[in-house]
Amino acid sequence: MAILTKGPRGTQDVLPAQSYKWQYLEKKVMEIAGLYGFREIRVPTFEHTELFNRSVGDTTDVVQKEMYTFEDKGGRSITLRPEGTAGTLRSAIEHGLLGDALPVKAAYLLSAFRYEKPQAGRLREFHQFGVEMLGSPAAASDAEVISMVFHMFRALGIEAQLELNSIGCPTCRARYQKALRDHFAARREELCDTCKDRLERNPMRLLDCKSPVCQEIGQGAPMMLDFLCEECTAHFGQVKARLDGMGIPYVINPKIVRGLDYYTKTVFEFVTDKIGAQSTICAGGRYDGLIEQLGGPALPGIGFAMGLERILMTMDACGSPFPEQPVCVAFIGSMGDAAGAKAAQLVEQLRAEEFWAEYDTMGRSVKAQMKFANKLGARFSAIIGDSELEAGVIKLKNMADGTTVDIRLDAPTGEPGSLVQAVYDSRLEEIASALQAK
RNA sequence: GUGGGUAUAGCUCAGUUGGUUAGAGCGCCAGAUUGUGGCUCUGGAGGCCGUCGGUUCGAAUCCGACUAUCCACCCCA
Repeated sequence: MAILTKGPRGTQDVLPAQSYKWQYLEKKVMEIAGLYGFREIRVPTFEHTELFNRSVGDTTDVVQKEMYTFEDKGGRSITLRPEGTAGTLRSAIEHGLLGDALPVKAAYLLSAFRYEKPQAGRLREFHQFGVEMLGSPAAASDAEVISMVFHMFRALGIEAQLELNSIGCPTCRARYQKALRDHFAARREELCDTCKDRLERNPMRLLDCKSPVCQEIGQGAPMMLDFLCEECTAHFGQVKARLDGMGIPYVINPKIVRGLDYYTKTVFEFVTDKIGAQSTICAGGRYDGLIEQLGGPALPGIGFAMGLERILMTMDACGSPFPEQPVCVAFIGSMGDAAGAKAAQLVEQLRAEEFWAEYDTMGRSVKAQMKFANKLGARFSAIIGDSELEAGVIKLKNMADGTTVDIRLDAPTGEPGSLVQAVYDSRLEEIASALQAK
Protein backbone atom coordinates (compact mmCIF):
# COMPACT_ATOMS: atom_id res chain seq x y z
CA MET A 1 0.00 0.00 0.00
CA ALA A 2 1.20 3.47 -0.76
CA ILE A 3 3.05 5.18 2.04
CA LEU A 4 0.66 8.13 1.84
CA THR A 5 -2.30 6.01 2.82
CA LYS A 6 -0.65 4.04 5.57
CA GLY A 7 0.03 5.22 9.07
CA PRO A 8 3.55 4.83 10.46
CA ARG A 9 4.44 1.53 12.07
CA GLY A 10 3.18 1.11 15.60
CA THR A 11 0.54 3.80 15.35
CA GLN A 12 -3.18 3.30 15.58
CA ASP A 13 -6.19 5.28 14.42
CA VAL A 14 -9.25 5.56 16.62
CA LEU A 15 -12.14 5.62 14.17
CA PRO A 16 -15.48 7.33 14.76
CA ALA A 17 -17.18 4.03 15.47
CA GLN A 18 -14.77 3.34 18.34
CA SER A 19 -14.02 6.75 19.80
CA TYR A 20 -16.91 6.64 22.26
CA LYS A 21 -15.04 3.96 24.17
CA TRP A 22 -12.04 6.21 24.59
CA GLN A 23 -14.21 9.12 25.62
CA TYR A 24 -15.96 7.00 28.21
CA LEU A 25 -12.73 5.61 29.64
CA GLU A 26 -10.99 8.96 29.81
CA LYS A 27 -13.95 10.65 31.44
CA LYS A 28 -14.40 7.85 33.95
CA VAL A 29 -10.82 7.71 35.19
CA MET A 30 -10.55 11.48 35.44
CA GLU A 31 -13.81 11.63 37.40
CA ILE A 32 -12.65 9.03 39.87
CA ALA A 33 -9.25 10.69 40.16
CA GLY A 34 -11.13 13.86 41.03
CA LEU A 35 -12.79 12.09 43.95
CA TYR A 36 -9.32 11.41 45.30
CA GLY A 37 -8.27 15.02 44.82
CA PHE A 38 -6.21 14.58 41.68
CA ARG A 39 -6.56 17.43 39.22
CA GLU A 40 -5.52 17.30 35.61
CA ILE A 41 -2.12 18.50 34.51
CA ARG A 42 -1.15 18.90 30.87
CA VAL A 43 2.50 18.86 29.97
CA PRO A 44 4.37 19.04 26.66
CA THR A 45 4.69 16.13 24.27
CA PHE A 46 8.45 16.68 24.07
CA GLU A 47 11.05 17.64 26.62
CA HIS A 48 14.80 18.14 26.75
CA THR A 49 16.39 14.74 26.27
CA GLU A 50 18.40 15.22 29.43
CA LEU A 51 15.25 15.12 31.55
CA PHE A 52 14.59 11.51 30.61
CA ASN A 53 18.23 10.51 30.86
CA ARG A 54 18.23 11.75 34.45
CA SER A 55 14.89 10.39 35.57
CA VAL A 56 14.17 7.23 33.62
CA GLY A 57 17.88 6.40 33.78
CA ASP A 58 20.82 6.22 31.38
CA THR A 59 21.16 2.46 31.60
CA THR A 60 17.53 1.56 30.98
CA ASP A 61 16.31 0.06 27.72
CA VAL A 62 13.83 2.89 27.37
CA VAL A 63 16.56 5.52 27.27
CA GLN A 64 19.20 3.46 25.51
CA LYS A 65 17.22 2.21 22.58
CA GLU A 66 13.61 3.27 22.58
CA MET A 67 13.45 7.06 22.63
CA TYR A 68 12.43 9.24 19.73
CA THR A 69 15.25 11.76 20.03
CA PHE A 70 16.13 14.45 17.53
CA GLU A 71 17.89 17.76 17.29
CA ASP A 72 15.61 20.72 16.73
CA LYS A 73 16.43 23.62 14.45
CA GLY A 74 18.01 25.45 17.37
CA GLY A 75 20.45 22.62 18.01
CA ARG A 76 18.71 21.36 21.18
CA SER A 77 18.37 17.66 21.84
CA ILE A 78 14.66 16.98 22.12
CA THR A 79 12.84 13.74 22.96
CA LEU A 80 9.21 12.73 22.56
CA ARG A 81 8.16 11.67 26.04
CA PRO A 82 8.44 7.93 26.63
CA GLU A 83 6.37 8.25 29.83
CA GLY A 84 4.58 10.89 31.87
CA THR A 85 6.28 11.14 35.22
CA ALA A 86 9.40 13.05 34.18
CA GLY A 87 7.54 15.87 32.49
CA THR A 88 5.00 16.10 35.26
CA LEU A 89 7.67 16.43 37.93
CA ARG A 90 9.64 18.90 35.84
CA SER A 91 6.50 21.00 35.53
CA ALA A 92 5.73 20.81 39.24
CA ILE A 93 9.26 21.90 40.10
CA GLU A 94 9.41 24.62 37.44
CA HIS A 95 6.17 26.23 38.57
CA GLY A 96 6.75 25.95 42.28
CA LEU A 97 3.81 23.64 42.88
CA LEU A 98 5.77 21.95 45.64
CA GLY A 99 5.93 25.16 47.64
CA ASP A 100 2.16 24.96 48.13
CA ALA A 101 0.26 22.78 50.55
CA LEU A 102 1.33 19.16 50.29
CA PRO A 103 0.67 16.67 48.94
CA VAL A 104 0.42 17.83 45.37
CA LYS A 105 -1.86 15.55 43.40
CA ALA A 106 -1.80 15.64 39.61
CA ALA A 107 -3.40 13.39 37.01
CA TYR A 108 -2.74 13.17 33.32
CA LEU A 109 -3.96 11.67 30.08
CA LEU A 110 -1.24 11.68 27.47
CA SER A 111 0.35 9.95 24.53
CA ALA A 112 3.84 8.53 24.90
CA PHE A 113 6.36 7.27 22.39
CA ARG A 114 8.76 4.35 22.42
CA TYR A 115 10.55 2.87 19.44
CA GLU A 116 9.72 -0.77 20.07
CA LYS A 117 8.66 -3.64 17.89
CA PRO A 118 4.89 -3.57 17.86
CA GLN A 119 2.85 -6.51 19.08
CA ALA A 120 -0.43 -7.10 20.87
CA GLY A 121 -0.79 -4.36 23.48
CA ARG A 122 2.41 -2.62 22.47
CA LEU A 123 2.50 0.36 20.14
CA ARG A 124 5.07 3.01 19.31
CA GLU A 125 2.62 5.74 20.14
CA PHE A 126 0.49 4.72 23.07
CA HIS A 127 -1.67 6.43 25.63
CA GLN A 128 -1.53 6.56 29.36
CA PHE A 129 -3.57 7.74 32.25
CA GLY A 130 -1.45 8.35 35.30
CA VAL A 131 -1.15 10.26 38.54
CA GLU A 132 1.62 11.65 40.69
CA MET A 133 1.22 12.27 44.40
CA LEU A 134 4.06 14.41 45.66
CA GLY A 135 5.27 15.25 49.13
CA SER A 136 4.03 12.43 51.32
CA PRO A 137 6.49 9.82 52.59
CA ALA A 138 3.78 7.87 54.41
CA ALA A 139 2.49 4.43 53.52
CA ALA A 140 -0.97 5.96 53.58
CA SER A 141 -0.24 7.62 50.23
CA ASP A 142 0.98 4.37 48.69
CA ALA A 143 -2.23 2.73 49.78
CA GLU A 144 -4.39 5.59 48.60
CA VAL A 145 -2.96 5.54 45.13
CA ILE A 146 -3.27 1.77 44.85
CA SER A 147 -6.79 1.76 46.17
CA MET A 148 -7.74 4.37 43.61
CA VAL A 149 -6.64 2.03 40.81
CA PHE A 150 -8.55 -0.77 42.47
CA HIS A 151 -11.72 1.29 42.46
CA MET A 152 -11.19 2.47 38.92
CA PHE A 153 -10.90 -1.08 37.69
CA ARG A 154 -14.01 -2.07 39.57
CA ALA A 155 -15.91 0.83 38.01
CA LEU A 156 -14.66 -0.16 34.56
CA GLY A 157 -15.53 -3.82 34.98
CA ILE A 158 -11.90 -4.93 34.75
CA GLU A 159 -10.58 -8.02 36.42
CA ALA A 160 -6.90 -7.72 37.28
CA GLN A 161 -4.58 -8.94 39.97
CA LEU A 162 -2.55 -6.59 42.12
CA GLU A 163 1.06 -7.62 42.57
CA LEU A 164 3.17 -5.87 45.15
CA ASN A 165 6.82 -5.65 46.00
CA SER A 166 9.35 -3.38 47.65
CA ILE A 167 12.68 -2.72 46.01
CA GLY A 168 14.00 -0.77 48.96
CA CYS A 169 15.94 2.44 49.14
CA PRO A 170 19.35 3.04 47.51
CA THR A 171 21.09 1.84 50.64
CA CYS A 172 19.44 -1.51 51.09
CA ARG A 173 19.16 -2.11 47.37
CA ALA A 174 22.95 -1.74 47.02
CA ARG A 175 23.46 -4.38 49.68
CA TYR A 176 20.99 -6.64 47.96
CA GLN A 177 22.48 -6.23 44.53
CA LYS A 178 25.87 -7.16 45.88
CA ALA A 179 24.47 -10.32 47.42
CA LEU A 180 22.70 -11.12 44.17
CA ARG A 181 25.84 -10.61 42.11
CA ASP A 182 27.76 -12.87 44.42
CA HIS A 183 25.13 -15.56 44.04
CA PHE A 184 25.08 -15.52 40.24
CA ALA A 185 28.79 -14.76 39.77
CA ALA A 186 29.62 -18.16 41.22
CA ARG A 187 28.18 -19.75 38.06
CA ARG A 188 28.75 -16.85 35.71
CA GLU A 189 29.91 -18.93 32.76
CA GLU A 190 26.65 -20.89 32.64
CA LEU A 191 24.44 -17.83 32.34
CA CYS A 192 22.90 -16.81 29.01
CA ASP A 193 24.53 -13.92 27.18
CA THR A 194 21.98 -11.32 28.14
CA CYS A 195 22.24 -12.38 31.75
CA LYS A 196 26.00 -12.02 31.75
CA ASP A 197 25.33 -8.46 30.74
CA ARG A 198 22.63 -8.08 33.39
CA LEU A 199 25.05 -9.23 36.03
CA GLU A 200 26.87 -5.94 35.63
CA ARG A 201 24.13 -3.53 34.72
CA ASN A 202 20.94 -4.66 36.37
CA PRO A 203 21.34 -7.80 38.48
CA MET A 204 17.70 -7.80 39.61
CA ARG A 205 16.69 -8.68 36.05
CA LEU A 206 18.52 -11.99 36.41
CA LEU A 207 15.64 -13.30 38.45
CA ASP A 208 13.03 -13.25 35.72
CA CYS A 209 15.11 -14.62 32.86
CA LYS A 210 13.17 -17.28 30.94
CA SER A 211 16.22 -19.42 30.17
CA PRO A 212 15.97 -22.71 32.10
CA VAL A 213 19.63 -22.59 33.10
CA CYS A 214 19.39 -19.08 34.47
CA GLN A 215 16.20 -19.98 36.30
CA GLU A 216 17.86 -22.99 37.83
CA ILE A 217 20.78 -20.90 38.99
CA GLY A 218 18.27 -18.40 40.32
CA GLN A 219 16.80 -21.02 42.64
CA GLY A 220 17.75 -20.06 46.15
CA ALA A 221 18.98 -16.62 45.12
CA PRO A 222 18.63 -13.99 47.83
CA MET A 223 15.35 -12.08 47.89
CA MET A 224 15.10 -8.31 48.04
CA LEU A 225 12.53 -8.47 50.78
CA ASP A 226 15.09 -10.13 53.05
CA PHE A 227 17.50 -7.28 52.55
CA LEU A 228 15.22 -4.32 53.23
CA CYS A 229 16.55 -1.96 55.85
CA GLU A 230 14.54 -1.29 58.97
CA GLU A 231 12.79 1.74 57.55
CA CYS A 232 11.90 0.09 54.25
CA THR A 233 10.63 -3.01 56.02
CA ALA A 234 8.42 -0.90 58.24
CA HIS A 235 7.11 1.08 55.29
CA PHE A 236 6.27 -2.04 53.32
CA GLY A 237 4.53 -3.51 56.36
CA GLN A 238 2.42 -0.41 56.71
CA VAL A 239 1.44 -0.45 53.05
CA LYS A 240 0.31 -4.04 53.34
CA ALA A 241 -1.56 -3.32 56.54
CA ARG A 242 -3.37 -0.42 54.90
CA LEU A 243 -4.35 -2.52 51.91
CA ASP A 244 -5.55 -5.29 54.23
CA GLY A 245 -7.55 -2.72 56.13
CA MET A 246 -9.19 -1.52 52.95
CA GLY A 247 -9.98 -5.03 51.84
CA ILE A 248 -7.81 -4.79 48.74
CA PRO A 249 -6.42 -8.17 47.73
CA TYR A 250 -2.84 -8.45 46.54
CA VAL A 251 -0.07 -10.95 46.11
CA ILE A 252 3.55 -10.32 46.94
CA ASN A 253 5.67 -10.80 43.84
CA PRO A 254 9.34 -10.47 44.76
CA LYS A 255 10.26 -10.52 41.09
CA ILE A 256 8.66 -7.23 40.19
CA VAL A 257 11.53 -5.06 39.08
CA ARG A 258 10.53 -1.86 37.43
CA GLY A 259 12.48 -0.99 34.33
CA LEU A 260 12.76 2.68 35.16
CA ASP A 261 15.55 3.67 37.51
CA TYR A 262 13.69 6.08 39.71
CA TYR A 263 11.60 3.68 41.73
CA THR A 264 12.21 3.09 45.44
CA LYS A 265 10.40 1.09 48.10
CA THR A 266 6.88 0.22 46.95
CA VAL A 267 6.41 -1.03 43.40
CA PHE A 268 3.24 -2.57 42.08
CA GLU A 269 1.60 -3.87 38.95
CA PHE A 270 -1.92 -4.78 37.99
CA VAL A 271 -1.83 -7.71 35.60
CA THR A 272 -4.48 -9.50 33.60
CA ASP A 273 -4.45 -12.83 31.81
CA LYS A 274 -6.90 -11.69 29.17
CA ILE A 275 -4.89 -9.72 26.62
CA GLY A 276 -1.81 -11.72 25.69
CA ALA A 277 1.80 -11.34 26.65
CA GLN A 278 1.76 -7.62 27.41
CA SER A 279 -0.31 -8.22 30.48
CA THR A 280 0.63 -5.34 32.75
CA ILE A 281 -2.19 -2.85 32.47
CA CYS A 282 -1.12 -0.53 35.26
CA ALA A 283 2.17 -0.11 37.03
CA GLY A 284 3.75 2.31 39.40
CA GLY A 285 5.60 2.88 42.57
CA ARG A 286 7.35 5.23 44.90
CA TYR A 287 10.22 7.46 43.78
CA ASP A 288 11.58 9.13 46.86
CA GLY A 289 14.80 10.58 45.47
CA LEU A 290 13.61 11.65 42.05
CA ILE A 291 12.31 15.14 42.68
CA GLU A 292 15.54 16.20 44.29
CA GLN A 293 17.52 14.51 41.55
CA LEU A 294 15.70 16.68 39.02
CA GLY A 295 16.65 19.83 40.89
CA GLY A 296 13.58 20.15 43.09
CA PRO A 297 13.15 20.02 46.85
CA ALA A 298 13.96 16.81 48.71
CA LEU A 299 10.43 15.46 48.64
CA PRO A 300 9.17 11.93 48.13
CA GLY A 301 6.54 10.93 45.63
CA ILE A 302 4.51 8.05 44.28
CA GLY A 303 2.62 7.49 41.10
CA PHE A 304 1.44 5.06 38.48
CA ALA A 305 0.45 4.88 34.85
CA MET A 306 -2.01 2.69 33.04
CA GLY A 307 -1.83 1.91 29.34
CA LEU A 308 -5.15 2.93 27.86
CA GLU A 309 -4.92 0.66 24.82
CA ARG A 310 -4.35 -2.27 27.14
CA ILE A 311 -7.15 -1.14 29.43
CA LEU A 312 -9.58 -1.03 26.52
CA MET A 313 -8.44 -4.45 25.33
CA THR A 314 -9.07 -5.77 28.81
CA MET A 315 -12.47 -4.13 29.00
CA ASP A 316 -13.46 -5.72 25.70
CA ALA A 317 -12.15 -9.07 26.88
CA CYS A 318 -14.01 -8.77 30.19
CA GLY A 319 -17.21 -7.72 28.48
CA SER A 320 -17.18 -4.46 30.41
CA PRO A 321 -20.20 -2.26 29.86
CA PHE A 322 -19.85 0.85 27.74
CA PRO A 323 -22.47 3.58 27.63
CA GLU A 324 -24.87 3.49 24.73
CA GLN A 325 -23.96 5.70 21.87
CA PRO A 326 -26.17 8.68 21.20
CA VAL A 327 -28.84 8.06 18.57
CA CYS A 328 -30.11 10.37 15.92
CA VAL A 329 -33.44 11.74 17.08
CA ALA A 330 -34.82 12.90 13.77
CA PHE A 331 -34.08 12.87 10.09
CA ILE A 332 -35.95 15.55 8.14
CA GLY A 333 -35.87 14.69 4.48
CA SER A 334 -36.84 16.94 1.64
CA MET A 335 -37.53 17.28 -2.06
CA GLY A 336 -36.48 20.42 -3.80
CA ASP A 337 -34.66 23.55 -2.73
CA ALA A 338 -37.37 25.33 -0.78
CA ALA A 339 -38.20 22.19 1.17
CA GLY A 340 -34.54 21.55 1.83
CA ALA A 341 -34.16 24.99 3.32
CA LYS A 342 -37.19 24.37 5.54
CA ALA A 343 -35.77 21.01 6.64
CA ALA A 344 -32.53 22.69 7.60
CA GLN A 345 -34.46 25.21 9.71
CA LEU A 346 -36.36 22.48 11.54
CA VAL A 347 -33.22 20.52 12.20
CA GLU A 348 -31.57 23.59 13.66
CA GLN A 349 -34.49 23.95 16.05
CA LEU A 350 -33.89 20.44 17.35
CA ARG A 351 -30.16 20.99 17.62
CA ALA A 352 -30.79 24.14 19.64
CA GLU A 353 -32.52 21.84 22.13
CA GLU A 354 -29.49 19.54 22.10
CA PHE A 355 -31.04 16.80 20.03
CA TRP A 356 -29.03 15.09 17.33
CA ALA A 357 -30.90 15.75 14.08
CA GLU A 358 -30.05 15.42 10.41
CA TYR A 359 -31.32 16.46 7.01
CA ASP A 360 -30.42 15.51 3.46
CA THR A 361 -27.22 17.02 2.13
CA MET A 362 -26.78 14.58 -0.73
CA GLY A 363 -29.74 15.45 -2.93
CA ARG A 364 -30.93 11.87 -2.80
CA SER A 365 -34.26 10.31 -3.62
CA VAL A 366 -36.87 10.08 -0.89
CA LYS A 367 -36.34 6.36 -0.70
CA ALA A 368 -32.60 6.79 -0.29
CA GLN A 369 -33.15 9.45 2.34
CA MET A 370 -35.38 7.14 4.32
CA LYS A 371 -32.82 4.38 4.03
CA PHE A 372 -30.18 6.72 5.36
CA ALA A 373 -32.45 7.75 8.22
CA ASN A 374 -32.85 4.10 9.10
CA LYS A 375 -29.12 3.53 9.00
CA LEU A 376 -28.60 6.42 11.39
CA GLY A 377 -31.05 4.79 13.73
CA ALA A 378 -33.19 7.92 13.69
CA ARG A 379 -36.16 7.73 16.05
CA PHE A 380 -38.27 9.96 13.81
CA SER A 381 -38.36 10.99 10.22
CA ALA A 382 -40.31 13.35 8.04
CA ILE A 383 -40.27 14.28 4.38
CA ILE A 384 -40.96 17.81 3.24
CA GLY A 385 -42.13 18.44 -0.32
CA ASP A 386 -44.19 21.02 -2.13
CA SER A 387 -47.50 19.78 -0.74
CA GLU A 388 -46.24 19.94 2.84
CA LEU A 389 -44.93 23.45 2.30
CA GLU A 390 -48.29 24.48 0.91
CA ALA A 391 -50.31 22.85 3.70
CA GLY A 392 -47.86 23.97 6.37
CA VAL A 393 -48.03 20.51 7.91
CA ILE A 394 -45.63 17.57 7.88
CA LYS A 395 -46.07 14.05 9.15
CA LEU A 396 -43.52 13.04 11.74
CA LYS A 397 -43.06 9.32 11.55
CA ASN A 398 -42.03 7.14 14.44
CA MET A 399 -39.51 4.83 12.81
CA ALA A 400 -40.11 2.03 15.26
CA ASP A 401 -43.81 1.49 14.61
CA GLY A 402 -44.60 3.65 11.60
CA THR A 403 -47.15 5.83 13.39
CA THR A 404 -47.24 9.49 12.51
CA VAL A 405 -48.23 12.76 14.12
CA ASP A 406 -48.93 16.05 12.38
CA ILE A 407 -46.48 18.87 12.91
CA ARG A 408 -47.33 22.45 12.07
CA LEU A 409 -44.44 24.10 10.29
CA ASP A 410 -45.25 27.54 11.61
CA ALA A 411 -45.63 26.55 15.26
CA PRO A 412 -43.02 28.20 17.51
CA THR A 413 -40.61 25.80 19.13
CA GLY A 414 -42.23 25.74 22.54
CA GLU A 415 -45.81 25.22 21.43
CA PRO A 416 -47.90 22.07 21.01
CA GLY A 417 -47.85 20.92 17.43
CA SER A 418 -44.28 22.04 16.87
CA LEU A 419 -41.55 19.60 15.96
CA VAL A 420 -39.51 20.25 19.06
CA GLN A 421 -42.53 19.78 21.27
CA ALA A 422 -43.45 16.51 19.59
CA VAL A 423 -39.98 15.17 20.20
CA TYR A 424 -40.14 16.16 23.85
CA ASP A 425 -43.56 14.52 24.22
CA SER A 426 -42.29 11.32 22.69
CA ARG A 427 -39.50 11.20 25.16
CA LEU A 428 -41.94 11.53 28.02
CA GLU A 429 -43.76 8.45 26.77
CA GLU A 430 -40.47 6.69 26.45
CA ILE A 431 -39.49 7.45 30.01
CA ALA A 432 -42.91 6.42 31.28
CA SER A 433 -42.82 3.11 29.48
CA ALA A 434 -39.31 2.48 30.67
CA LEU A 435 -40.48 3.06 34.22
CA GLN A 436 -43.44 0.75 33.76
CA ALA A 437 -41.17 -1.97 32.47
CA LYS A 438 -39.32 -2.01 35.79
C1' G B 1 17.25 -6.29 18.16
C1' U B 2 15.81 -12.19 17.72
C1' G B 3 12.20 -15.92 16.26
C1' G B 4 7.53 -17.90 13.89
C1' G B 5 2.81 -17.10 11.13
C1' U B 6 0.33 -14.15 7.46
C1' A B 7 -0.27 -10.76 2.95
C1' U B 8 -6.52 -11.65 -2.68
C1' A B 9 -12.45 -5.86 -2.93
C1' G B 10 -13.89 -0.87 2.29
C1' C B 11 -14.46 -5.49 6.02
C1' U B 12 -14.29 -11.12 6.83
C1' C B 13 -12.41 -14.66 3.73
C1' A B 14 -12.65 -18.71 -0.70
C1' G B 15 -9.53 -19.61 -4.95
C1' U B 16 -8.45 -27.41 -6.66
C1' U B 17 -2.25 -30.83 -8.81
C1' G B 18 0.35 -23.67 -11.72
C1' G B 19 -4.09 -23.04 -17.09
C1' U B 20 -8.36 -18.21 -20.35
C1' U B 21 -12.12 -12.13 -18.70
C1' A B 22 -10.15 -13.60 -9.99
C1' G B 23 -14.93 -15.17 -6.53
C1' A B 24 -18.53 -15.21 -2.09
C1' G B 25 -20.76 -12.95 2.22
C1' C B 26 -21.20 -8.24 4.54
C1' G B 27 -20.98 -3.04 3.39
C1' C B 28 -21.78 0.85 -0.56
C1' C B 29 -24.84 2.65 -5.01
C1' A B 30 -29.25 1.95 -8.13
C1' G B 31 -33.86 -0.47 -9.37
C1' A B 32 -38.51 -3.90 -8.19
C1' U B 33 -45.57 1.54 -10.63
C1' U B 34 -46.16 8.20 -8.76
C1' G B 35 -43.01 10.88 -2.72
C1' U B 36 -41.10 6.77 2.45
C1' G B 37 -36.72 2.82 5.95
C1' G B 38 -36.14 -2.35 7.98
C1' C B 39 -37.43 -8.12 5.05
C1' U B 40 -36.89 -10.13 0.08
C1' C B 41 -35.33 -10.09 -5.12
C1' U B 42 -32.44 -7.95 -9.35
C1' G B 43 -28.47 -5.14 -11.18
C1' G B 44 -23.95 -2.05 -10.52
C1' A B 45 -19.43 0.12 -8.80
C1' G B 46 -15.12 -1.36 -6.36
C1' G B 47 -8.83 -5.61 -6.99
C1' C B 48 -1.32 -3.99 -10.43
C1' C B 49 -3.94 -10.92 -5.95
C1' G B 50 1.87 -6.34 -0.66
C1' U B 51 6.59 -4.93 -3.82
C1' C B 52 10.67 -6.46 -6.80
C1' G B 53 13.09 -10.43 -9.00
C1' G B 54 13.38 -15.77 -10.44
C1' U B 55 11.41 -20.78 -12.34
C1' U B 56 7.80 -21.83 -16.41
C1' C B 57 4.83 -21.91 -22.81
C1' G B 58 1.87 -19.89 -18.74
C1' A B 59 2.19 -17.56 -11.66
C1' A B 60 -2.83 -15.05 -7.02
C1' U B 61 -0.80 -20.23 -6.82
C1' C B 62 6.19 -22.55 -6.85
C1' C B 63 11.20 -20.17 -5.19
C1' G B 64 14.09 -15.81 -3.24
C1' A B 65 14.63 -10.96 -1.34
C1' C B 66 12.32 -6.76 0.54
C1' U B 67 8.24 -4.35 2.96
C1' A B 68 4.06 -4.47 5.95
C1' U B 69 1.20 -6.95 9.53
C1' C B 70 0.10 -10.43 13.57
C1' C B 71 2.03 -13.34 17.61
C1' A B 72 6.02 -14.45 20.92
C1' C B 73 11.05 -13.27 23.04
C1' C B 74 13.04 -8.84 24.90
C1' C B 75 11.18 -4.59 27.18
C1' C B 76 7.16 -2.20 29.35
C1' A B 77 2.07 0.53 30.23
